[in-house]
Amino acid sequence: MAHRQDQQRRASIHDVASRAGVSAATVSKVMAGVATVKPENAQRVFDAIEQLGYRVDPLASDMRRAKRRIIGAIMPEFESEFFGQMVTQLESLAEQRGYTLVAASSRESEARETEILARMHDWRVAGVVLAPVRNEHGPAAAFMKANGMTGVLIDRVLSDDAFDTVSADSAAASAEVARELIGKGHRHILAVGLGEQAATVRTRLDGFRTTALNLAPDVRIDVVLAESHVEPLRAQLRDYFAEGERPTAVYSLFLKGTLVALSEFRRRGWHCPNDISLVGFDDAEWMQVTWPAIAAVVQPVRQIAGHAMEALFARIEGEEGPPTARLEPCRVFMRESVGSPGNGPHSAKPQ
Amino acid sequence: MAHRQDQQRRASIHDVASRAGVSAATVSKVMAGVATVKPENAQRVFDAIEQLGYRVDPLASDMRRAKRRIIGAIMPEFESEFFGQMVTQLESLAEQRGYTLVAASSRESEARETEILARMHDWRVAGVVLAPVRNEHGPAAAFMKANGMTGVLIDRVLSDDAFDTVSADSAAASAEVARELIGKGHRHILAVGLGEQAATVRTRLDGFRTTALNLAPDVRIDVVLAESHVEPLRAQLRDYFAEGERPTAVYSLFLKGTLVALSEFRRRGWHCPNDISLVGFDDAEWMQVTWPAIAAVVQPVRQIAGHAMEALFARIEGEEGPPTARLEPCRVFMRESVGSPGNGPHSAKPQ
DNA sequence: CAACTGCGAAAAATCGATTTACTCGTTTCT
DNA sequence: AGAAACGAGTAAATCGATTTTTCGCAGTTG
Repeated sequence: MAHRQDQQRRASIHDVASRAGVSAATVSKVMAGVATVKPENAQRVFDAIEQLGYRVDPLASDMRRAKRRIIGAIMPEFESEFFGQMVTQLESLAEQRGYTLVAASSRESEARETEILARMHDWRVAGVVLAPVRNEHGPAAAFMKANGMTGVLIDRVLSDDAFDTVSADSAAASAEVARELIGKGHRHILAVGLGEQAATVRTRLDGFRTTALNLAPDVRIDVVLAESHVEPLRAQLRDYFAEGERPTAVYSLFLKGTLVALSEFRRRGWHCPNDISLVGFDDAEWMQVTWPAIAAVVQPVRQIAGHAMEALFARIEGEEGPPTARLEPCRVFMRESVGSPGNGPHSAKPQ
Repeated sequence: MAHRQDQQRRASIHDVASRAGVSAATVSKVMAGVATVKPENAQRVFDAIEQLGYRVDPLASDMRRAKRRIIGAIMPEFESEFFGQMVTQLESLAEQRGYTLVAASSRESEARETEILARMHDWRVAGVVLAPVRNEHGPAAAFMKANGMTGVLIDRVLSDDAFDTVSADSAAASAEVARELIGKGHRHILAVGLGEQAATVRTRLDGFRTTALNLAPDVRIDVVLAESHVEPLRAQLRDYFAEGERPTAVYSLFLKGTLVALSEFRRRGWHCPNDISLVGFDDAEWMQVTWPAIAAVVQPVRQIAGHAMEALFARIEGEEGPPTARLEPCRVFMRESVGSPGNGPHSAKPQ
């Protein structure tokens, strides 16, 4: 057997056992911290582990248990700051509990979402954090239900009869945006959004509309909602402005809408906030840096991730009871992109 | 055994075998497409699989092989578009080959990088795609080398004597930026960067400087390089401008530098491109949307991911030979943030 | 008719860790 | 003293799939 040096196999528990002169079972017990091991033997095991650089193989370790120490995370995309931060947080929290996070992007497709879920089910993950493409009533949640999977739904959801949900309190945040805009004197406001994400977009719109109409019954609120993709939304927005509509403020119900709105303003040579005001749901680093700084609703990523994992691990550990629906409060940053209509140049208030 | 209905265990290969009236080995062969199975038996196996909804457990399947069908990916962060796209691509490519991608963020820490790597080694991953925090000479690459791991290094690397590398051709892109700026008449240019990422930042700087000096020997190139973190860079930049320096253009050698530069401009009331021009390495969606649109070097994410995975799988399949060092060409988008010096109305007013 | 060839499939070993069941001594209790 | 309890440890079963080995049987060949 001269081929031992090239492909150095990693030490297994048996290698440790034979070097320490005990059985594999004893090694396992030592590592688990079981008390009924002679200190002398324990020391020899520790020495052997040290010398061989032994580490438990998580794959083999997970073989025997029904729920493996793996958490699956499915996000609609990885490209935005929000989901990037979310994955970072989830990974960190999973790691803290000795779990491995396997993250996958559904790329905004419900079909892919279910495929990924099926693959995670094959892996017998202990639980799944799912940020559905559309809402809690999609095929993915149904799949999880049908297969008795443990999971938590986040972000584009309100509440569910089978799974705990955690999301940002869009309604409250939208109400605050409405208060700000109405307070600044806006009476013609355009809301922009994507229809497919029904749950959240509708909530945001309702929260906004209700509060706005309550404060100023004469306010006019236009809505441009596209089916599912960004480009149609851009086209609709272009048409809307082409018809001569001139709202004094735009409230974008999601991040890409803010980008689309900005680029449409630019195409028409409008400047914020002199020509039109802009607030967007979802914050991004660049928004504080551009001229003008863009006002935005900041979602509490850490809180959402934290409570999602908390709920998930509680279920994994067998907690019973009806599913909970958490709403985490957002913060609204009114930056320079919001001014008063017809006021001309105005100076931003520092945040 | 009345407790069977609540915790429905998934069907194993033995369940399929007994239902089909054959042995587990035969089921395995049928699934592997081995020819030496009687068609009649094969059909019964297929039927049993269908009826039980059987799917192979990838964990158990991987147990026996030395290299598991898992690829590890370690990125410095997930929050930026670049790495977000990278992870999405890598995941997609891994999935295409029947591998599972496990991604983790080193959060710009070399210590964490090595920890994650050790954990991936425990998982006996078939290969690792590592985007090092600093460069190819860090502890993570050393760990991979010492443990005989298979891997590819990407992004902040040039070349390595043990691993294949794939990164953007920073030098060529920087040269093009230099040509553009010199061509527009700039003769006092500030380059901004972070020092720790030595490999790429140095390359970018050298490529830029060499070409600029070649085209215009009288050009003055200042450099503001911070140790490792963004905030010190911001402070240094502030000091630089506070001393009265007024370059006509800034070339940021990495994304966050672009943001820092923009926010410093804003603090001082300078506008692009009238007061100062700006080009950044690394593109982002928002850069096309702001006033002005920010000129940027776009890295070929798909190409980098594609060639990284290609190289990685070649090595996994046993390909020998010296490590390769690939450079993928970038594209430079000269947007509105770049103009000619002294051309526009200097609207600089202290805020 | 015994020995040989091949095919198809089953039995058994393997991967690495954990857990159950069981075996010795030794101590404690009645 | 004899029985029960306990301490320390090991062999073996288990998880689910794969791979190697073995086996039975049918058809050939010498």
